[in-house]
Amino acid sequence: MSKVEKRDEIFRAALELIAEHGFHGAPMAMIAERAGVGAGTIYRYFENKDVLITELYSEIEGRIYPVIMEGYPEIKAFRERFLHLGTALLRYFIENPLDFRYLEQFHNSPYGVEFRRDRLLGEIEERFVFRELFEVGIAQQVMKDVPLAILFALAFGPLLSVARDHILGFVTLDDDLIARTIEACWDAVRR
Amino acid sequence: MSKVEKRDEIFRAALELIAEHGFHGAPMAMIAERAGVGAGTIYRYFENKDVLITELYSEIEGRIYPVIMEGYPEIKAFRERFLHLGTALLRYFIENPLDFRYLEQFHNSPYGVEFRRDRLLGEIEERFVFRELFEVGIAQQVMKDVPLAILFALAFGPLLSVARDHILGFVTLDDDLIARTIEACWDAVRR
Amino acid sequence: MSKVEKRDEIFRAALELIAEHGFHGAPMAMIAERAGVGAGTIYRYFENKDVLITELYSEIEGRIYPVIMEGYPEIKAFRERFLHLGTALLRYFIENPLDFRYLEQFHNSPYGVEFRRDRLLGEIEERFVFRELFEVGIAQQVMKDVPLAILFALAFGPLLSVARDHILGFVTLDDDLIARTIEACWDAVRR
Amino acid sequence: MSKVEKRDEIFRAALELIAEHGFHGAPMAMIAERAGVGAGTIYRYFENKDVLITELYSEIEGRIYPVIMEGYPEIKAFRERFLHLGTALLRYFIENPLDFRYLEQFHNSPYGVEFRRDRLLGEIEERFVFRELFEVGIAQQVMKDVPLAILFALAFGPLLSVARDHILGFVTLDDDLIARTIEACWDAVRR
DNA sequence: GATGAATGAGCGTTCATTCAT
DNA sequence: CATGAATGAACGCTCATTCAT
Repeated sequence: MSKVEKRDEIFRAALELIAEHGFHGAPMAMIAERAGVGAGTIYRYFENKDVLITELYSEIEGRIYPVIMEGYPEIKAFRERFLHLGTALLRYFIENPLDFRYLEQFHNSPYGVEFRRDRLLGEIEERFVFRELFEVGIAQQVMKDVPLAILFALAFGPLLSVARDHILGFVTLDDDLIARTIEACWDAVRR
Repeated sequence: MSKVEKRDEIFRAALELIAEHGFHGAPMAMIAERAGVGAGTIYRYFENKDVLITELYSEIEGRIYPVIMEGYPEIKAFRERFLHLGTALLRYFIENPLDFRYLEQFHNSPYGVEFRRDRLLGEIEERFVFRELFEVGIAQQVMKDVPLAILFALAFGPLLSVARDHILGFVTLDDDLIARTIEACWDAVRR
Repeated sequence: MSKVEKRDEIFRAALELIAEHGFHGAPMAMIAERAGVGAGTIYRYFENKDVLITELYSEIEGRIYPVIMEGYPEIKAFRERFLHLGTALLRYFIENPLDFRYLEQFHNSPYGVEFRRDRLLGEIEERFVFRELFEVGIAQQVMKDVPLAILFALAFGPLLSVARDHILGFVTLDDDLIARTIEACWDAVRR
Repeated sequence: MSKVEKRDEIFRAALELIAEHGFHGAPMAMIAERAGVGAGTIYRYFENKDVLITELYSEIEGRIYPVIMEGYPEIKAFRERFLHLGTALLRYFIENPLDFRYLEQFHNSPYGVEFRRDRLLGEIEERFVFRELFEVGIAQQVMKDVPLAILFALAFGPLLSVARDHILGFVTLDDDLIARTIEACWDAVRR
């Protein structure tokens, strides 16, 4: 196994265990076992558990961006741009339930809040795309003139909720339902 | 201290510690100390930590209901009913940030999922009010005809997001902003 | 077992293990086992291993003082005072080899140096008695006029060496040999 | 880097780390890094850490002998021989504080005792010179008639103490003070 | 009933040593 | 030969839970 592969195995094992059982349910020894490495080996790749958790978060964030951007630049109409991004994100979540669960676990933890605070004004790529779209939307008077944080909440809040419900089996999303959900989000943010 | 008072003190202590520092940051001994009781005493009121956590969740849920129902029965217009409930709920969260943080900690944890699974078909009071409102809304063709879970997500998803952002200081909600946020949620769910 | 007894048992167990096998050879679990308590129990009496080690050091220091001071105040002649203290100290060491070994382990460790640095100008009781004796000795021109640290070295250096040799079995001290050793130390410090 | 050079680099790295931070503060990986070799490489030169530590001890002992013997054979007077050796040794220690600290760390450790036990009857060069000097001294009735171990203690005990105090900064030795200290040691051992 | 001292399983982490490259 | 990544036993320490007082 190459160095990169081993790192990936550790990421995969941590992702699975944490997504399924939370940070509590994912001791380092268990992550190591599932990754097929020794317990000490993890510490050659990550300084400690906190670093592993934080880097895994960044890793997942990094995976999402290219997926939701696929085909995006070609779209010109404002509403379609919004629908594209929302749909792509929701699809990503329901197709990658572990990633989704991990992001949720992370956000709701001491790590998450610290992390958000650090990054708030700095930009991560996803946020930047949405921010730009929303700022243009407000300027063109297509979207409601409320603070960006509110627009984010109106757009992503439902999306996270339905993704969670789908993954937990409380509802089953199909293409049609996804489309109608994102359109409802559009209704929420548009003027 | 009476039996009920002691139980309440334990709840209060657990709420504060868990809301502020997560489940990790709230060992039983610390909860006991803050509640002003012995560590063993907690176990006379709650079988174990899981039970304490779960019952505290129910306790908080129970507090919310009367608050959001205040003045509700008098309202007849559908849209106003929705706005009333949404506004009351959002207000409750930002006025009771510990309760809000606790609910979030709880939902995002192994407890939360188990709990939801257990209760899904059973009804808790809040859910029941909203469910009734939404079912009527769909029947009257005032609200979008999508599964209830989706309507819940469209209505509450943004609400939780903005409450969180407000509590963490990422945005500051005033009466006007609250009203516009709930109206935007209405735009999302209405036909 | 009372609280004090338990604390003493932990001290005793730590003393034995550390004196015999060094800090390395005395894991907390082993100390606990020898003390007849659970591993976690130690932490109710001592914040952590460092604190246990440092407090045990102070404890031993505190035991020595009354022993060497027995009968001391009655002695008036300067030389006899010196011989009394030296003899009493050496006797204490060979009669309490664990204490002696522990002090040596402690002095020769990161703890020891830190501790000495902290205490250098402050006074512990033993040091104070010797310091006073030496200062008077210098003033009365009975002892060599060199820095106190040098006098301490001339007086205690050999004493520690012979105690160590005795305990390790490289030499066997009897009353006569003890007396001649302390007299030799006196020859080193006197004018 | 030649074989001998590499061995020396390992010795140097181990000496620095152990002298400064004790055995605890000198993991093999750190020694390897400071020596500029791979971690596994050390094991081609030393069977294990214990052997490295013990051989480094012998190495340092071996360095001291030629230094203290320089000019020694020309001296005939007994007292001057003692003063020469004592002064040379003390000077060596304060000029080579790492060597000194290492010897102290070593003596005060499980290694040290084992080692001494092994070597007690065998002879190392330094010991042999001193032993011969002391035996002649006793025979000629110039030195006190006590077991050799006691004489060693009287001569070296203070020397180690003052060297330690000097290195730790508790006292500052100059030529004059060194001379007076060794003369005081002479007072201790002479008849 | 209330207490809090005692427990020990389980955690995150380190490091001497090995061995495939 | 030299390497350094991999290992896993062992460490210090925490904390949910029990139980003698």
